[in-house]
Amino acid sequence: MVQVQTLTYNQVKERLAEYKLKATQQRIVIYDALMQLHNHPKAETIYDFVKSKNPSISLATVYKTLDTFVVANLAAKVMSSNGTARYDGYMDHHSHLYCTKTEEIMDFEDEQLSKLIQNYFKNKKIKNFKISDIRLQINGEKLNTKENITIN
Amino acid sequence: MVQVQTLTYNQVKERLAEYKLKATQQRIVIYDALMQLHNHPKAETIYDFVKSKNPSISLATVYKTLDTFVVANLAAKVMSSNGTARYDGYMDHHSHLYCTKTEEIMDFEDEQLSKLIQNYFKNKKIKNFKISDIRLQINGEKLNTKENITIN
DNA sequence: TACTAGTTGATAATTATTATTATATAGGAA
DNA sequence: TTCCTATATAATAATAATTATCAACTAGTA
Repeated sequence: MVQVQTLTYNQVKERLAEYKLKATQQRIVIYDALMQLHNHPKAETIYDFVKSKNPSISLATVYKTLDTFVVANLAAKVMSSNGTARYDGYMDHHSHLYCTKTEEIMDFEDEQLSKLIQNYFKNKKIKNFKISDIRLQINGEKLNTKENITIN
Repeated sequence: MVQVQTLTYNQVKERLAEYKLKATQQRIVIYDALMQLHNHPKAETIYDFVKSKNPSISLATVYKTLDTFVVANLAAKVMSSNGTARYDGYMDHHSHLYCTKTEEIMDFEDEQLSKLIQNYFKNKKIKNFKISDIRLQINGEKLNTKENITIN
């Protein structure tokens, strides 16, 4: 199960400062949105979400801010198969389940499996390539689209 | 190492017939391009490539044909992190190395690792989700961008 | 409190992809 | 072989997602 901690205004500010980012109202609101929406929202979804808190925010700002977060490693960008970018503020190493029926992207993490794979690549050397990150993309279909998925 | 067989005109025709697809000049030329370009080309790259053989072909036809191939399982669509679709005519199960520096996508297959992962998911049941396909996305950077990558 | 580099809002521009539609063609029937 | 019809294609318009531009604003600092 994924635990998402909610940060206070000041905690977000500190977090941004750590990454040498000015703590603008927009960034705080967007970061907060990322913490609250754990369904891998696309830029426009975040835009709609933050407008309630900052009605004058611009969609371009949302894009730019998300990009800034990705560069600073505060968020990750996941490409969905239809070509739109989805964002993820949950930065612990994890993989994704992708449902081709509903287009949902769900987090999947499994310590044991990660270890297994990491171990594997300790022996299997790839020359001239420095691995930064290994992710599983598990494609499939929800059987009942109304129901949730439960793991093990 | 990835082995790509080159098919004759008639072999491609047969292949298309198998999938109930009319063997049009355009489809044959595009399928051939996919067999020849194993660097996961995007639609426009394929378009440029096939124009020498069929100068009047339209970019829209390339897109439509690639989509047809994907539906028919003659090709796969891979999303690159910048949001453009890349196509792959090599359909054996395999994963990808993605170089964030050069944007190259390289095939990676490893029987042993696949077995490992498949096995893992035999025990680890995911309820309400039917896995169709598990892929690794191995991100990293080429150390020397001019040199190739060699595995093991 | 005032300055300045960096950020934002509004919107134009760009890029990748899909839709539209008149014309052309592959494959089967006669 | 020739004809017929369902499909496919070319050309191009339309759309969707994202990025660029730039004048106005603001956070952090002096």
